[in-house]
Formats: sequence, structure tokens, C-alpha cells
Amino acid sequence: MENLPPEAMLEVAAYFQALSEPTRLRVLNFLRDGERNVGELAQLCGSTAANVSRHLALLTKHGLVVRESRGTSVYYRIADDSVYALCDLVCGNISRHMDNMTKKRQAFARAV
Amino acid sequence: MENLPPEAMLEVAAYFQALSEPTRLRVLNFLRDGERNVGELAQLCGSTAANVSRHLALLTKHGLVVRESRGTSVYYRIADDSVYALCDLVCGNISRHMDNMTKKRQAFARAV
DNA sequence: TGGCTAATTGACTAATTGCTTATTTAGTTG
DNA sequence: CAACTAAATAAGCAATTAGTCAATTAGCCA
Repeated sequence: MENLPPEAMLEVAAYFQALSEPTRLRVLNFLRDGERNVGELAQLCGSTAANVSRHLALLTKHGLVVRESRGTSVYYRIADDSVYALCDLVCGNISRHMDNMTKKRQAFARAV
Repeated sequence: MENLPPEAMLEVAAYFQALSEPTRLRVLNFLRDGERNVGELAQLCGSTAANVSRHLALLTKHGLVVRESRGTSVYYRIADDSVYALCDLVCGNISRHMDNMTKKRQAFARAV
């Protein structure tokens, strides 16, 4: 990413933004087990089909999921497992950060 | 991330959101070379110190950068190089996605 | 102390975003 | 064709967010 042209940077930002919404993360999580149609995902997420459909459109636009229309339903699946690699990296960073915060808090508590 | 409690999912989403803003990505990019104070980063980004300061506060909150106050300046540096690993992964995914789109477009053009 | 610089924060605006309801589109089946 | 179902979209609302300007805080030095 070192020498990325500005427009490419916008693309990267947009990609991260696609991952920055809890409902979308939950959708991706449900797709771990395999493809699902919109209605199923809506039910799993406890949301409306309209809402989930919008989220899926965004995820599709950025290449995170793949859309396949079969009959009257539309099935979505993960485009690439590297999405989960990303999430795992983030989870690692977060837990490390939370550990640091905890240690600082404890040090502070000891000092008082 | 498989069996993440809902609150943790929010944390992951917030982490991605911290990475979902072009100015913040540019700040992180400028910090590749080493630490920088707020004024320097503002100049590099072509933005105001106030604005960059806000972005840095967010990045700090999520453990992406580390803050160190020295004299009347405040220096920031990357907390962890894994941030760039994340960005590289995303860049790879994007370029793959753009290749796919290009191929589809060409196939469409050939068919017409 | 007073004056200076750097960074942060408050208050506000404009733009974006997620969600809902209602409507439309597409595909199936009687 | 009409009736039905699934998904996508339009329009609008409430909430969030990035940016700006002004005010405040914090450290330095004469």
C-alpha cells in the first residue's frame, strides 16, 4: 500500500468500510457454513430482507460475497476466505490492545 | 471470529471503521517512515491540525497508533506493523476483484 | 508571570449511513 | 394470464460522522 495512488486509497477505505458494520459482519459470519439466500440471512440476523439485501449489495459491490440467482431466490456465498483472515488479524490486534489497556489500568490501580 | 460474542463483534466493526476513512489511511501511511507529530501529519495530509488530531484520537482509541507527548509536541507512531499486513491483504483482494470485473466487462464487450 | 506554540476539545454544519415502509421487479406455478 | 413468493429498490427519517472555526489546555522560555 506504500505508494498507492489516491483513488486506490479510496477503494481500500471503502473496502474497510464494508467490514465496519456489525450486521454485515454477522452476515459474513453466517456464510461461513456455506451459501444462504436473502430470507435465511435476514432471519438469522434478526433483520428484514430489505435491510439485509442492501447490505449484501454493498458486500457484493466490493467483492466480499458472490451473488447467484437460482429460481426465485438469490444465494450469496463468501467470495474468498481471506475475509476471515482479515477478521482474525483484527481480533488478534483487539485482544492485544485490550490486554494492554487492562495492564495499564492495573498499574494505575496499584499506584493509587 | 467464529463464535464471537455480540459486543466483541461491535469492537471488530469499530476497528474496521477506524480504517475506513481515507485521511486516516493516509496518516497511517505517513507513519510508515517513523513517528510524526500532529503538525507534521497535518501538513503531509493537507489538512488542519484539529482535524488530524481528531483522527489520531480515534486511531489511538482503537490501538492502531501510540501517542507520546514530548515537550509541546505530541508524537504518534504505528502501534503494530500488522496494520500494514491488513492493508496488504485488502489491496490484494481489491486487485483480484478489479481483475474479475475487468474480465467480466471484456467478456461482455466480446459478446456484443 | 506573560507570551508563545502545539494539541485538544466544544459547538456547529453538511454529508453520509442504516433502517423502515411501501412499491417494483423477477421468477415460479396454477 | 393471474396469483404468489423472493429480492431489490425508492423515499424518507434518525443517527452518526468528517470537517471547520473558536476556545481551551499544556508545555516552554524570556
